Amino acid sequence: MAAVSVKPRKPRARLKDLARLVSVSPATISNAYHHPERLSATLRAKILEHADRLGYHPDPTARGLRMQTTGTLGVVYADALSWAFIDPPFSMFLQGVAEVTQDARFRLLLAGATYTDHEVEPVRNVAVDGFVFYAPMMHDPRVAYVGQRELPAVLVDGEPGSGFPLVGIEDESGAFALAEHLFRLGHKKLGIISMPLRPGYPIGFAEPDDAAAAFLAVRDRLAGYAAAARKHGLPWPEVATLYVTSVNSIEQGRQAAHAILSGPNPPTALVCLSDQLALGALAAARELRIAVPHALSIVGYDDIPEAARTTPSLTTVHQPHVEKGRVAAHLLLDQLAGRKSPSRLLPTRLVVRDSSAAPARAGRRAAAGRVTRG
Amino acid sequence: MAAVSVKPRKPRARLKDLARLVSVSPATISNAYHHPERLSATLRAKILEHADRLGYHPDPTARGLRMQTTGTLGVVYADALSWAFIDPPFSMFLQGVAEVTQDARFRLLLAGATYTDHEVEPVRNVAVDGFVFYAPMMHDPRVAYVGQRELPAVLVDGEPGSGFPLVGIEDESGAFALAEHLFRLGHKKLGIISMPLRPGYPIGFAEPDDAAAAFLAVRDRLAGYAAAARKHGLPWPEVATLYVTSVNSIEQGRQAAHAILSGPNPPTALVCLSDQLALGALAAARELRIAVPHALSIVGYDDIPEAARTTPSLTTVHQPHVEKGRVAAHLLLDQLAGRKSPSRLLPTRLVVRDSSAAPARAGRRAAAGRVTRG
DNA sequence: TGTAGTAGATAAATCGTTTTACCGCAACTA
DNA sequence: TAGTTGCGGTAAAACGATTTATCTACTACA
Repeated sequence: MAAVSVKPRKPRARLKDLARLVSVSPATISNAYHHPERLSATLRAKILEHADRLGYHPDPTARGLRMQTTGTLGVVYADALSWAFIDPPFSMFLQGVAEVTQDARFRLLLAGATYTDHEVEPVRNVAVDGFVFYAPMMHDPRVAYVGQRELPAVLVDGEPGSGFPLVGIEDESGAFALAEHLFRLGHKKLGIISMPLRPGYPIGFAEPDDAAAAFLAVRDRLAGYAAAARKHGLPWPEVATLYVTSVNSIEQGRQAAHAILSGPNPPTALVCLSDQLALGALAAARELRIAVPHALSIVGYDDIPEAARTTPSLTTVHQPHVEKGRVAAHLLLDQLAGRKSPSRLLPTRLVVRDSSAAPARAGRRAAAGRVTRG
Repeated sequence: MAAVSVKPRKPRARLKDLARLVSVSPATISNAYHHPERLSATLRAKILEHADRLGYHPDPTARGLRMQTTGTLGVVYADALSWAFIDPPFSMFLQGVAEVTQDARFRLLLAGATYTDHEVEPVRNVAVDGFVFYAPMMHDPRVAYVGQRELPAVLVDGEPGSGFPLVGIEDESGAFALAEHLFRLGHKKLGIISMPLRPGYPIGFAEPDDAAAAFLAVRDRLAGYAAAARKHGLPWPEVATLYVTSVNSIEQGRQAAHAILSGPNPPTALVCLSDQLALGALAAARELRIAVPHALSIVGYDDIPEAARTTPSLTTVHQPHVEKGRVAAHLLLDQLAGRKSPSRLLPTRLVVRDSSAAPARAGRRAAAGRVTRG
């Protein structure tokens, strides 16, 4: 229910009014729009002409009630909607969803989370034919609610167990490959910059324990880094310093990098759980006049387009964001059509660019001095 | 109507079923949800408990029909929706809209254009309480349709005359300031890279005639550049070479820049109608090993965040994208509440950064050689 | 005891369509 | 001429909620 009171609209022409005007039954009006073959061409023309004069257009809500379909798909973002549009991976995901839904003539309804509020609010009383949940947390009450309403849904980067099909990526192996790349270069101390482990998680340093994460992507990535450390015989809690941000933004990445780099015994590499955070870390390094990658390696995750354009370009893990959106939309449309399609797991791929290198030998970092940018 | 056939859903619990189960009337069930004070606490608890057991949840469409409101606002993008999410200014605009709508408890429905199809399709049969049109073209049939349905609406960067309030920016004066900046630096020949003047406009060189543009932003910007040329006594058609792209993307900007720079008598400055196009032009210059800004100035429009981060940073015109979204949402909510608010015009501001400089003297350009990035 | 007042619950109308039967009528077949 | 099509059109029943007006007990007070 909207908080702003809605003014009653002045009465508009209704199907009944048009029927009276043309002296036919309501059924005939409806047929003129949806079953042209059921009435003579002349009568149909007459009806449409009068409709135009009257400014009549069928009411979508009434139609939706009668037809039991809205032609709209809901996409539920894991955080407040106002953050969604500065989250490049989500934008690319939406692009994929939009490609498919516009071909299928479905509209898109966007809902965000309001964790401070009653939790199911974003998905309650919303007229859609199905939902796509983007990065829902574990045991998300909104997923449960949609399950009760018996609407079809798809979970993207969510956990199994809800009964809904999943679209995921090989997050853990991607993270593993990335961390292994760093360990092979000789890094022994990593600063990890992560988005929140759970909604409302406090900003600041935390234990690098993947089990604490309620978001699958965060958990898998942390687990992948830790697994790589284990493989190289490095004790994870000593190797890693974890700093948790409140939102996936460049600014938050910048602040986190400052916090980590200004601490005692700073790491030789910053591992960011997203490219956005990594862009912020790059900015911080520039401000601190730390040369990347020579004095400090910075790696991201997601391979957003800007990762290839920035200077230095970002070493990161590629994932097929747009394709993920396409697949999610297809899985949902399949359910609407009565076909139950299986979950899909999409591949990730390590992309080595210019922001990672072997660590400087001890003592050299202070001397490195000059900044990267020309 | 959706192109994919929708499978009839299995019958779910309805309000009537719940009423029968608890042995009360439908009215009482409704009151339990929306007017708790109208029934005893014990009965209400009993009802909610049974509802939970039954998995009952009120149907949003039926509620919408009876209440004559959907709690949803539609945002109409000027192009296909799949382009919308790689359009940074639109994302920022949506961010502003989302901020306001989530506070007011409204949901957001996104619709795109399909110019190849029946034109009003995106706004027909869609259940919303009002529309925001983002950059509608002149005489947009979808705006007219919404006018006929007598739904409230707001036009962003659109033309007056529809009867709907407008949200605009001082586009022409912003463009004027930008072009004047270049003329003062001594540039006498500009390459203009523009998004389409009209939907479906062919890619390639065209006359730099602002009157040909069906999109207000394009027209105003072209007019602003031309006005600055006039002020400096320069004959506009000779000063400017216009290249029109098909969509506002980096790749299109890159191709356009290649086309212009590889022609005879290339300009000393590229004026791009958006930062996205300018980022593409920067990439093209890098590929052609033309130093920016020493051998070639490149300027954009919009001041997207990346414009400040790229190397060299972009000279551009700032506009308050997020605020634009907030204002548009407020104007629409005002109409829903029965208040008619006046149109708003937001300011623009020239931002001079590192991508513009005085043109190289004749002959020097070929010798300039080295690329900007370190 | 009679009357007024109140809390709790309900019957029925309504929101604006679409669809399922069914009906009348003209034209065609046998 | 009787029977059969087929066309063009309609009456009435959904779809699933909310609201208005009304009705019934029951309490309180004089």
